[in-house]
Amino acid sequence: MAVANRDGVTIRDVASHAGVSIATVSRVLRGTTPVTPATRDRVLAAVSELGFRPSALGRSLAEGRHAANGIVFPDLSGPYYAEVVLGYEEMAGELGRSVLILSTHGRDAAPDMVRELAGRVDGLVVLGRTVSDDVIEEIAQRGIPVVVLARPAPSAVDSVKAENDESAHRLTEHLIGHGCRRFVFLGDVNRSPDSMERWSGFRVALERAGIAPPDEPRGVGLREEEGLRAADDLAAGELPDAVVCANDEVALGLIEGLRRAGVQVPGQVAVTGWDDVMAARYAGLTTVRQPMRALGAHAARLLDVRIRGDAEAPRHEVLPTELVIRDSCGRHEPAHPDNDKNPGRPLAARRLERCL
Amino acid sequence: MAVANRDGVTIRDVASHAGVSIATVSRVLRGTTPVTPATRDRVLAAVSELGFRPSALGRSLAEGRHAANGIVFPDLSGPYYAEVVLGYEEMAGELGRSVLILSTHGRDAAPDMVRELAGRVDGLVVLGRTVSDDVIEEIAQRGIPVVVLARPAPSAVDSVKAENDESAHRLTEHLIGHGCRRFVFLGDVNRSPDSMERWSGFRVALERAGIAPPDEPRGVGLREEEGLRAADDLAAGELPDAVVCANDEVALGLIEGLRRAGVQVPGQVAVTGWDDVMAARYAGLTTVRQPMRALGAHAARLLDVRIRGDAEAPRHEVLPTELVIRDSCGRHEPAHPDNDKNPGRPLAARRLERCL
DNA sequence: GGAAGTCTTGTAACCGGTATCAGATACCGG
DNA sequence: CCGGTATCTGATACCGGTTACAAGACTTCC
Repeated sequence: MAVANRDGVTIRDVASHAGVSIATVSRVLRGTTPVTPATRDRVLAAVSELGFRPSALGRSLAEGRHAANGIVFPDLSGPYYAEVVLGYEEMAGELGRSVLILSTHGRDAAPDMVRELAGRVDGLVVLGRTVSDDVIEEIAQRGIPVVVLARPAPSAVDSVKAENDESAHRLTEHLIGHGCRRFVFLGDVNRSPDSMERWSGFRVALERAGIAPPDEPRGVGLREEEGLRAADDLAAGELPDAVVCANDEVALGLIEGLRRAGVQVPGQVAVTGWDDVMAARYAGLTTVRQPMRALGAHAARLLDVRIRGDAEAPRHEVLPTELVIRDSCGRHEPAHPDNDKNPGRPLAARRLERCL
Repeated sequence: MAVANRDGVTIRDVASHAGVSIATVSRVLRGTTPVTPATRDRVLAAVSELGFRPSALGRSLAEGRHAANGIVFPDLSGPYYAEVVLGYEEMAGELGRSVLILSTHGRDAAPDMVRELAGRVDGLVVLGRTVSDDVIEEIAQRGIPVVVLARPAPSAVDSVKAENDESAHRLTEHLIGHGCRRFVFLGDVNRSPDSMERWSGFRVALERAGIAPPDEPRGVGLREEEGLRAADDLAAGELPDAVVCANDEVALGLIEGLRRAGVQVPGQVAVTGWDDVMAARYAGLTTVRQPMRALGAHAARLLDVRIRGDAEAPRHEVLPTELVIRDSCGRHEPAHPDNDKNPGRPLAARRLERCL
């Protein structure tokens, strides 16, 4: 039991208090080598009496490992990244590792911040568009395992991503099935590898259907404001049949912007998103569901394997996605109840059915 | 420029490579003591040649500090916690500290996980209902600065929270102004101190208005499922005029559940939430906005002050909240445009206006 | 020319653990 | 009663930095 456990209690204090050497204390605490029950008890008594907690620093230094992993994500703070990070933390925790987070916020110093982080962890997950491949390769070459998430793997590092191409096809075909022929793709495809894949999958799907795709994607961002801005442009000209957005945030902003401009969705324009964030359910947004938490968890697992050194060739995992039909694409066919098992198809959905 | 920078390069390697002592290398790198330009150059050359990066571990051990802070949050993964954590990370990053995250997931081992985390950081933020006061006091007594967020401060630790009582009054009065007289409060108030304050503020507001408040809050959780479940109970009996929910997630679930049960919101029942998460905007939910990122940022600042030792008496900050009127409370009065400056009042809102 | 002072730099003692190696002790059979 | 072996434990060299202290080189001034 103990008086107070001020800090500054070291293994040497415990040792002298128990009348043994520091080696013995270490042995008792780690259970590496058998120790006489009597000494063991003396040591344990001293430990609890002094309120001793071994310093993680000293231990890490001696063991040559941090027992911590890092995760790096961009400035964007949307629901997507948060979910990925939480999934990552959960799995890493189960594997006995702490998690250090670093958001680059698009800062110029990002590469240095990542390098610095790399020095504090046993392994690192790098998300999307945060730092260049150079930095990643440099770190990997230092011998620190790296897993990239939602971005192409530079050299010999592992990667995890969600499927984009096939779902782009399914989504596009669904819209074509609704009778849409004139399309716009909204969202800055240079900001994230995912967006780029979605855009190119979308184009190919249109071409395959004999429809000329737009020459270029529109937009300079991937956030709600982007959609809001785009709405005015669209409303000013001739409306397309459908706007495929690079992610849900853009799509939600767009829908709101169109509403303000007096354009009906999906009555006059169909709108779709990507990711299936929570708000998408409540806005009745047709989208592609991404397994965000699972992405994080898989990254944590790959990293664990590599840190333990069991791994050989780089592994690349692609997690499946799921088309989620709601109302914003124009519900001409009866709803498939399986398309939305989650609570909350809701309000918006219902209003649409009744009002349009 | 360097060949490859394999790891394992230590300060001693640099020293011998430059023909100086390790002390000199350290001096050059930290700039603590003047060094002859010639030696300085030799050292710097060796550093870049070998690709030397000082070990964070060695440095921390010698300096006696981690240059890292921790943040502990509950199992809940909702949008609220994510935003707080991101706000915290951003500020901590600016203050030159890394951030370790720990989600307790309601695990039994939580206290030990937190204690362990406390050993890896210079300071710690503890959110809501994660570990008991005992644990927090124990850590604080070890000399590790602790800031609690959205929970009462146990002893001499700093705290940050959002205002709940006054906003509960405003919200309740608003509903009374709509003509509501029979109220239900939904959400498990034992799960979070915030919920408890909201519930008690709500009760007092009703009493003050001469309306008998419900004896007890309803519900056993704080997530969407909770609201969904509650909807059936409510629909089965006599409907109240309004349901005040402890947070947005419960409110959103409830609205969806009521919709499924054929009950109109706000036509038959008014529903309100708390927090103003992103989905609330798109669902037209009347709620109380909490400055989530600011909460995290303030906690980071308080912690920084305390770590630097500049602080004296414990400080307790209460951040203001804002009532956000949307549609779910029954929009009898014309909308105040200022009540919703954010994009996305949207779809749902509009449908309501048109349909009801 | 020598004493006193300033600059640089090296030596070594930390920080708090882990783990190797060898010495001490107890136990065994002959 | 003694050598040999198993067990337990202590001394100590790490891990990779920082920094107090002291020594050496070089001025500067009388």
